[in-house]
Amino acid sequence: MKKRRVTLQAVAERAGVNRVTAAVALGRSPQGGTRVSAATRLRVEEAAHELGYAPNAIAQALRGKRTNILGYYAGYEALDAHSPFTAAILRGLQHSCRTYNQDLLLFGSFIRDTVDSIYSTLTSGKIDGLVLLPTPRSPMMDRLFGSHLPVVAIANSHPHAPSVIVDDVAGSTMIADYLAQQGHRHVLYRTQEEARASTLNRQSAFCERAQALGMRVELVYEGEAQRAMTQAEMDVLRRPSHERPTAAVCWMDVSAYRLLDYCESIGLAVPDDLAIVGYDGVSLSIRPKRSLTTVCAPWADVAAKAVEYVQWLLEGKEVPSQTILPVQFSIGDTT
Amino acid sequence: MKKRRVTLQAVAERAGVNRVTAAVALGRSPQGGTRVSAATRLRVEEAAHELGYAPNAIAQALRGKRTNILGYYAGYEALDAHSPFTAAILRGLQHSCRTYNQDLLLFGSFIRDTVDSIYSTLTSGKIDGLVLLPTPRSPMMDRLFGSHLPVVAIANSHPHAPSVIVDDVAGSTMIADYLAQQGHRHVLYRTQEEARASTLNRQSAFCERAQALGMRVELVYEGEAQRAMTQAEMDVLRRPSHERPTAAVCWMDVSAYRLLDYCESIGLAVPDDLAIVGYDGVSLSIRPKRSLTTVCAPWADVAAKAVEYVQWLLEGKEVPSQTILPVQFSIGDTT
DNA sequence: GTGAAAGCGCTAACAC
DNA sequence: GTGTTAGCGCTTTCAC
Repeated sequence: MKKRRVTLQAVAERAGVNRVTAAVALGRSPQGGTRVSAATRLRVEEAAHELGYAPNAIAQALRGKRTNILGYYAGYEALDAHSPFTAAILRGLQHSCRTYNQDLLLFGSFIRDTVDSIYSTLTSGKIDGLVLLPTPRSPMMDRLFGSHLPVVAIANSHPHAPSVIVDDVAGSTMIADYLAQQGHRHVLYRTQEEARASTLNRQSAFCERAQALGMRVELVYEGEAQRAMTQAEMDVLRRPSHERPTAAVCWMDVSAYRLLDYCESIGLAVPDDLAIVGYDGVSLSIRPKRSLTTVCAPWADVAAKAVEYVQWLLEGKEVPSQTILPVQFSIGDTT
Repeated sequence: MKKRRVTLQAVAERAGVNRVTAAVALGRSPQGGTRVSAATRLRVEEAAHELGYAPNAIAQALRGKRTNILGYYAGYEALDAHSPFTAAILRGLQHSCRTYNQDLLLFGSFIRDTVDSIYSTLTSGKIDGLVLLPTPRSPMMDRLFGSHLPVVAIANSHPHAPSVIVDDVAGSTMIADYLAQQGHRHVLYRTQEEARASTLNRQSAFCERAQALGMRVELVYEGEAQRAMTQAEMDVLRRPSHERPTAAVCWMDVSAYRLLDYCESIGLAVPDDLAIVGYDGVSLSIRPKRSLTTVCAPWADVAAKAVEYVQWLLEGKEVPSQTILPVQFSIGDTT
């Protein structure tokens, strides 16, 4: 059952020629057209076909220094495809990889491993380049950016690597403007405790603009176990109506949808009692109950661009150190 | 900026020893403990650490015939992480890959490529084994199963490869039993035009049981553009109530949710006017409007098992030709 | 305890 | 037009 791999040598023998003649005949190597005679080429091609020859990518890689595999590493977090953000990123990666004829290697979470072993894995040569979702305060990042491996960061800007991000500031500003215009004066901002760069950007840009517009902003942190509301959040939402914020802005859509569920469960009407706004504009295979007012960020494009930049780096081209993709405000029925 | 990779040779030179001594000292090779002296080992380890040495996985692979990369190929369809089915599969693959210390290479759709080129890609040696979602009537499948590459099929049984599937027959039977018991006598079965093995199994098992229980089953095919209902479907659902089926069974959850949306849009009450049942038990990051009555299939486990089997094949162990994982009936608020 | 040689499969460079 | 040589970085085997 277990057949041996068909090697170039085997093809050459069957065609009665030397290995390299076979290699050239099969189209690799510069001289291409001129070197082998039509007759030889035909014989070699036949032999290859009959044997079902496929060149050994590993040997090619060892020789040519390119595996044509790109990696994606999402940091310490699990790479959870159930997250619509991740799904969008994967879509963009795949699409762009196809364009550039690269395969895509997914590094999961190495939660149990040491920085050293992760570093070794990433730089072991299996991949030509890496697209990376930076985690806050990880020593990995800095080591990686000092390595030989071309790395492009997405979603969160990183000082040492070309980064492709979305316009967090513009998005948050749009939200603040919109809410002010709708007459909101008191807003809840729902964010993460251990925030990354982009989360912080969204938050501070929002607060700044909101305050400039004379709105009162209350900050609240999402629970660790993301399913549940924290006590602090619940307390805010259960205040008597005149002390309650009239709108809630969430750092991302999934968080907003959870808030939506909670409001429903305690009988708080959205948007009448509380308007809700998200961030991301994630697309879902199954239509959610409510269509969220949100900022649509082109995550797939971000990922695709990152792949493109990795290619550029591999070709030795210059790459902008920060690329900011525009976002779009989208009004749903939650405001 | 572009540093050269650190090679074993470099480490050896810095430690003042031979390449192989360095290799052995760094823990590879059988003799391990006995061969090198403690002093040498220390020097080598230091050198390796200082240089940031990471062994070249490609060279190791070429030598040892194992890349420690496993592939996933979803056939001609786009590998769409937005689909909850795919998300579950990816989760299982990743989890199991981690257990076995394998990396995961995702092959996207090769929609434009020829069978030959796909085959070459898959068998190029980048991966040690493949987990595959078989497509109906694809010549690829048969070629692959004749190759040197260990392949395990998931979700749809394939005659030439070990397959890990879920119990489509039991699930469909449960649905039929449940509906009969709830008093339904006339049921709509919503399936795909170009169905794969598992879809057909679900369908025929359901029809068989339903008819044995005296229910009338009408078959209807989902539109190609999966967003829209076909005319035939709409006609059925718009009949006067006494001619209309009282329940609809969909080949998968996503399809059921779409039907749910449609019913809502034409004012058909679920479950009062029409009960709806799905299949898969997909989990979503955002809670859908309704909780669907469905059959929960352990897709992540299927994927994980498939990875395990690929490992077995690589070790030369026997693998069962068909493994059927049990499903569970789950009652929601749509029936 | 250490080094030297061979070879995995491939291709660039140089003979003939 | 074709063959030979060399070497990518590693590890197994055998000699010292």
